[in-house]
Amino acid sequence: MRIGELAERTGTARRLLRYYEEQGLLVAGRSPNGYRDYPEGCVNRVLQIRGLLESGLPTRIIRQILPCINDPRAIHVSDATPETLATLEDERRRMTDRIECLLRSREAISGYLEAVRREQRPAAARHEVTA
Amino acid sequence: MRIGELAERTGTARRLLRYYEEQGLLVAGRSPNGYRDYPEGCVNRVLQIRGLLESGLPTRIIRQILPCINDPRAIHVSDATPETLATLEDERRRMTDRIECLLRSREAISGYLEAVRREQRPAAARHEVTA
DNA sequence: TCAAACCCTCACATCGATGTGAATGTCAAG
DNA sequence: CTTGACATTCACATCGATGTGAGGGTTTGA
Repeated sequence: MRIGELAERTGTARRLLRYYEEQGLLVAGRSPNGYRDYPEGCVNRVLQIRGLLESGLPTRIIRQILPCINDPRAIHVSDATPETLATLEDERRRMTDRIECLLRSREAISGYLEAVRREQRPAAARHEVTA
Repeated sequence: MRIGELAERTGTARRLLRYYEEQGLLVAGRSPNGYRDYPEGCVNRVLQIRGLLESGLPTRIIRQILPCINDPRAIHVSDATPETLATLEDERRRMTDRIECLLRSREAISGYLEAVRREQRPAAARHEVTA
C-alpha cells in the first residue's frame, strides 16, 4: 500500500512515516515511480512504534526492540552482541518501572473518580452547579 | 530541605526541579533568604513526576493527575469540573493503552532474551519449555 | 488537456523537556 | 575578609518528535 493509506489506517501523519523510516524503524519498498510501497504488516508495526513512542521510548531504543517483536523467527545469536543484550535487559527494566508507575497512577485516578462519583450521587437533586 | 538535597535524593537536575515548580507540579516554600524549602514528601512527589514524564505524559496532564495521587484526602466535588473528570477518564484510558503496549513489548523482549540464551547454551537446554 | 489528488525531497519552524552559563546573593569555614 | 559551595533569576542552546510548506513529479478522471 502507499503512504496515504498507511497514514490513514494508522492515524499517523505521512511526515512521521517517512521520519520513522529515516530512523530505521520502518522499511518501505519502492514502486517503479518512486512511491513508497508498504506491506500489510506495516500497519501493526506502525501501531507498535507509536505505542512505544507514546510510552516514552526514543526511536533509538525502539529500533533495538522492534526486531525482537516483529521477527520472532529471525532470532540468531549472531545479531546479538552482548552489548545489545545488556541494552535490552536494561530497557526491559525501565519498561517495568514505567508499567508500575502507570499502574499506580491509574489506580489513583480510578480511586479519585470513584470517590467523586460517590459524592455526586447521594443528593440526587443537587445539580445547582455554577460552572 | 533545599534544592540541592532534593536533587541528589531524586537524581534530578536542579534546573528541572525549578522547571517542575514553574509548571505547577511542585510547590516549594521559601526560607527567609529566598532559598526554596521543600517538605519531605517532595521526594516521592518528584519521583512520581519523573516516572510519569518517562512514561510519556506531558506536564500539563501530570498537573491534573497529581492531585488525585498526592492528596487522597483532599477530594471534593467542588474542584472537579465535569471537564476535568472527562480529561481524567480519557487519560486513564491512554494509560491503559500504554500499559498494554509496554506489557506486550516487555514480553517480546523476554521471549527474545530467553531464545538467545537457549541458543547460547545448546548442550544444557535441549528440551526446555518453549515460552 | 486539465485539475485534483496523490506522491517525492528538502528545509525550516515549533514545542516540550532539558542543558548550560552568566550575573548575583548567602552562608559556613579557614 | 575571603573563598567555596550553595542558592537565586534569566536567557539562550540543544535535542527529539512533529508541523508545515515550497517546488516538483505521477496518476486518475472529467
